[in-house]
Amino acid sequence: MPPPGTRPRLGRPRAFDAARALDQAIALFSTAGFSATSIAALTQATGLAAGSLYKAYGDKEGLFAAALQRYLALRDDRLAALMATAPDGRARIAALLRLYAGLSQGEAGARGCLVVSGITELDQPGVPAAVLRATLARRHAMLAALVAEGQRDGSIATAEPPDGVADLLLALLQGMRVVGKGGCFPAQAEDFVRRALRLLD
Amino acid sequence: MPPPGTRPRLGRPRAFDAARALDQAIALFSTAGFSATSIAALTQATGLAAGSLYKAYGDKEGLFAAALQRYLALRDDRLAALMATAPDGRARIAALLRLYAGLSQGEAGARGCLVVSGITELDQPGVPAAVLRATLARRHAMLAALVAEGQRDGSIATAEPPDGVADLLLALLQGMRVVGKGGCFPAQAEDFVRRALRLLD
DNA sequence: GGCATTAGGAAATGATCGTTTCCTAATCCG
DNA sequence: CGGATTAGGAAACGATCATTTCCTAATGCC
Repeated sequence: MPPPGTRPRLGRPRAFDAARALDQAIALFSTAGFSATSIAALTQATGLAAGSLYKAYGDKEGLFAAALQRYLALRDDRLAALMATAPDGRARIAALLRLYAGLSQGEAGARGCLVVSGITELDQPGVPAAVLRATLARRHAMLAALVAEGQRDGSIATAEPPDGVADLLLALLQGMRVVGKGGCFPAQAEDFVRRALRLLD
Repeated sequence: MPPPGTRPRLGRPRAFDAARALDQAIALFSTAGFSATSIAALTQATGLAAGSLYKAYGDKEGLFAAALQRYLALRDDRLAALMATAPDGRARIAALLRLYAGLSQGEAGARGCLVVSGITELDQPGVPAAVLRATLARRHAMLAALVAEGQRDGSIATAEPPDGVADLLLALLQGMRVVGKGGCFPAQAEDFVRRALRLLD
């Protein structure tokens, strides 16, 4: 496994699009989970032979880890873009809630969240528990920072500690993905977001 | 499969404790999910042979359905007891949140929620999707009824429609189980509940 | 061109999967 | 007691699982 992004000086160059292959893996792992996604299904979805996948990612665990890493990177990019445009702490949290509302509806909602499905299978051998737990902690820290920012800039009125408000927001976000996978997320997402923002008052 | 509760007039009587066996199945299915829980693991945990499990429950899907049914019945019992003691709508929702906070911590938290893990594997063959979706809908209806009750008895101030508030509470409850499985649920559960109740103001 | 090195893939491997078969044990009915 | 019926379980079943083997193809370096 060569370090990603670099091109080995020797040997036949990789012919398949790693990003595209990982996107297929993300879709399969998200909908079915780690254990229920077979190598056969992955070869069919990616068009690659099993040997090629194993050459590139070592084993199923390595492929899942690579897919998760890409999933998190793509999500972080969208989050960063959202944070850059919103004017204050409250608006940033609102934008975040709107993003997750969109992810909890329609096709993306039915696909499900790779982090949620990973956490559900946390103690299964092959699931990178440390990465998943760290992801939850990172999201919590980001939320707490946004709450603190909003309290500083005056857009968030509550005097509750940012950590405590972040606890609520983190649970709410993950729960939105669960409800969304069940097809029960409300159609009026904007109302949902508006009511959720009451937690900041 | 004889109808539950009844005793067939003919044949050798069942020797194993069905409730105890289903409790073991609930524990395994909750921690690992449907697909990652093997019949071999279930035979080891229950002490029953594979043939006995198949005689009693038909197949893996039937065993999961029976475990889920028991899981939901036990949960409904606890919920009913909670509802009976709380004086008004707000207190009932607070008690519900406290129950889920307890389920999201320690041993129960690490075990995880059978409904959440089932929804995560919703489109997997063998997972009773209809029951799981109906469970989510039933929980939502119960929450909306509690909100409406609180608005009527004056314990809930918000003028938002009960359905909309129930959307938030449902997502929050499911999310608590996800965060709890990840080991990230806050230690001060009472603070969490108090802050969540702000959604009702 | 020849060598080292890596990618890609068809096919085979042993293990484990869910399920069935087949036999014995225990009960009710007559 | 004898026959019908159901429970319990050991062992075997084909299918599928993740993984490896082995061969060919394509590159950089000499």
